[in-house]
This record gives sequence, C-alpha cells and structure tokens, in this order.
Amino acid sequence: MALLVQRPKGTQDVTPKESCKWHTVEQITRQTAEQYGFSEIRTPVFEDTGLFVRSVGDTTDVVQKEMYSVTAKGDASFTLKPEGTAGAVRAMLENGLMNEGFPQKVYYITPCFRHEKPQAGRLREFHQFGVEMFGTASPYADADVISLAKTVLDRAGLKNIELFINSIGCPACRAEYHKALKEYFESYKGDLCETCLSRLEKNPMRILDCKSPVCSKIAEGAPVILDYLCEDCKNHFESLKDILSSMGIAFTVNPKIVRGLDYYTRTVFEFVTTEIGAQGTVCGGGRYDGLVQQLGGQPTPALGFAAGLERLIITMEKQGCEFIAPEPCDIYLASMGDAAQKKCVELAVMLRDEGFKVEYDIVGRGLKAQMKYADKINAKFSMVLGDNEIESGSAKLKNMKTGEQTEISLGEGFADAFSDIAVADMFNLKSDTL
RNA sequence: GUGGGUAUAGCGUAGUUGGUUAACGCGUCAGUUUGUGGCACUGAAGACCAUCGGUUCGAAUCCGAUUACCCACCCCA
Repeated sequence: MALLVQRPKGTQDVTPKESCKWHTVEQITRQTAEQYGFSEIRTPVFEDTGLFVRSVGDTTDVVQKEMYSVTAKGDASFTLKPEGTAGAVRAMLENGLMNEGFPQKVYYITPCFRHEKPQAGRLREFHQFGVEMFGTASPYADADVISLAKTVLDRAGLKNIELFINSIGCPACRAEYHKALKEYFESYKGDLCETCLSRLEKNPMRILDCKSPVCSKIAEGAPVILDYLCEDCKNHFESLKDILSSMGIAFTVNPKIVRGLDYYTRTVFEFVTTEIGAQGTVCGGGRYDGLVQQLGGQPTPALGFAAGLERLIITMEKQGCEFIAPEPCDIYLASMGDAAQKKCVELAVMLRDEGFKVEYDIVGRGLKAQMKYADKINAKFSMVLGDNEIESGSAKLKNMKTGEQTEISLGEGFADAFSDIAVADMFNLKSDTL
C-alpha cells in the first residue's frame, strides 16, 4: 500500500481495462480529421521555451505560471508543450509546408503539460486532439473546422453539448473595444474584486469572465465586443453565422467567450458540457490570423481547435456512450501433458500466422483452470489436447457460446478447417452450410 | 497559490458511545473423485486500518501534525 514511488501528481495511468476508451476516441478523431482532408503532423513533446512565450503570450497564465521548463546542459531552455498549436505552426514553417499551396490542414493527438492544481477534468498531463488550418481567411474555413469538431463529438455519441461562438475582432477593432471597456470598468473601480482590478490594466476582457457575483453583475452592463467590430470582422462573423445555420449547426453567440491564449483573433468558439464538473469545455479554438507571421512566416490567416481527450472520455462515461470493445480471443488451446503442450504451441503458430488471436496455457494449470481462463478471456472457441488427440491426430473444437463440439483434424489443413468454422460462426451459420 | 472533503486487503465498502483473532461483496487461487468453462458450494491467500506523534490500562475508532487523493476558486482542453 505504501508504495515507494507514486505517479506524479496530476498524471494518470491508462490501464488495460481502460485502453479501449482511448482507442475509441483516437479512432474517431483520426478518421473524422482524415475525412475532412487533414493529415497528421507529429512534433516533439518539448520545444524551445521561446516558442510558447512568443505564441501563447508572455502575460498569459499558461506561460507565466504553468509551464514545465528545464534548462538543459548549456543554457538552452526547453518546455514541455502546454498546447499543440505553437509546435504545429513552428513545424509547418520549419519544414516549408506553407510553400506547398493553401490550404494546409493538419491534425495531431498529443500529450500536453501544464502545472496547475488538478481537479475534475483537469490534469497536469493531459491529451489533446487538435487540428490546424492555414492559408484561408474565408468564413467557410471557420465553419468547416467547427463542423469537424461537432462531427467528432457526435460520433463519440455525446449529447447536450452546447456550442458557443464569439468574435474578438482583429487587433485594430480590439484596441477600440479595450478603450471602451476600460472606461466602463473604471467607473466601477471601487466595487471590482482584487483580481479584476489587476485585469483592468492587463486585459480588461478577462473581467467579463469573472465569477464573482459583484463583477459579473457589473459585467452585464459592459460594452460588448460585437458592437466594436470593424467592418471586415463584422462581415466575417455574420457570414460564419449564416453558414453554420445553413449547415444545421446550432450555436449560441456568447460575448463572454474570451480565450486565454493571446494568439486568437476574430472567431473563437467552445463546445461545453455541464455534466463533468467545473471544467466543462470539451473543445475550444478559433482563428489566429497573426500567429504565423509572429513566428517568422509570411502573413497567413489560420485557425484551429483542440479537444481534451480526457474530458471527452469522462463525458462519454457520464452519458453511457459506447466504446469500441477489444477483440476477443478466437481460440484457447488447452493441454494436458508435455507432448500436448508442444502441439499447442505448434498449432498456435499456424493459427496466428492466419491472423487469429490465440492463447494457450503458459502457467502450467490443470484442465479445469485452463477452461476457466478460456471463459474469462471470452474465447470464442476452445480445444483440449491430450495424449489421445496426439495419437489420433484429431480433436474436438468447442464453440464456447453454444457448447457445440466439432471434430477437427490436427494435420496440414487444420488452420483452414478452423478458419471455415470460425467464419461460419461469425455469420451465425452452421459450419456445414459453407 | 487560496479554500473544503476524504484516507480500512487488488477494487468497492462495514466497523455502532474507544475494549481482546478488523468484517462483507467483487476479484485472485485451489478444491467439490474419473479429460472440458459459465451456476452453486467449500476453502485459501491477501490489510503494519495513509504516515508520525499525543490522550488512555487499552485506539481503525478521540486529538494534533504531515502526506496523498478528490472537489471548488483561478485558468483552460
């Protein structure tokens, strides 16, 4: 019980019982992304610290207090990726992929690391499925990406997930808005909570998100970003809403959606559930039209999102969604005696070569225990080998569900014969009708 | 970083107002005669009752500290 070493705080083990859940979400996200024309990109789990400071933003919480950074030999500082976008953009540029024509569309599944206090739906090591799209400013791109996210959630079987969208404008209109916002909150300076007072200087938009009853009350009357959008941004947002509607994607415009990473521009969105505790954002993203240039590339409009795989899985569990079941064992070979054991090994090799999932006794248990094991692993068939079978060269193949036994020769044609019976069983036919 | 909650076998739990071998379910293993699983029955293994210290004749049970985990704030996926 008192283990010598425990897993680090905020990390999780995925045990064999749970790995099928991960396979499920990995398969759904991969397949969907591929269908939308995205290709996988893989980048290192750690990057130069400067990459995140530049992209995520040096005033953000993520950079200021949540990064796992190490100084390697020499003086280089590296950081475990706290999110996926920065590395993806860096890799696109470094590999010249931005020169291969637009749009460029990539996706990834990656662990991310943030030094936060763990709670429901929040870990220090967590996993993101993310997509990034480069080279298009069209609102159809925004809609396509949102549609992809929604398809993933739908295919996972999730219900009651709400989509919130907002536009936080381009740097130009946001400057206007900040001014107005600051003016408004200045007049309530005496009533704002402490953190909001500091936000007033650094990033007044965050006050809109404050949970303190007083602040949120004040925020209700605050100017709304949507009223301050420039002509282009406004048109972009209006078109996006039109397109989403025509696609049949329900959404709610929520002016309070303010993303905490600095690179976002224009469209931002979140898919939120109320069923998994306080951390209900299952998926979030938006546009980041300035980031590519900021990292040294040509000015390139871009956008993307990330979904938290743990949150996805928790929500699926809560809602009783189906997970892909692991493949059961095709046949368990029970043996009695050394000669039979050797024969089992031989047969197992033949069957595995044909692609079947095969197990036999490797702990030296009695026949009864072996049968129990066969039952436990859900084997579809079992077969007992002893001296009699070795001598006669044939054995009884048992269908574990029906109990039906079929005599089968152990010679050359064994694998084929088994294959016929297994296939027939799969289609629920009697083996002799094949 | 700030709060609140919990801490008993692999897992899930019971342990009444402190009293002798810490209980139950699941799981694991072995049996219930002769070479075949699921059900049932029998039995076994498995816990320094998170750690350290205190109160007491006596503590899983009371007190304190520590640690871990969970939940919330904050922030985000």
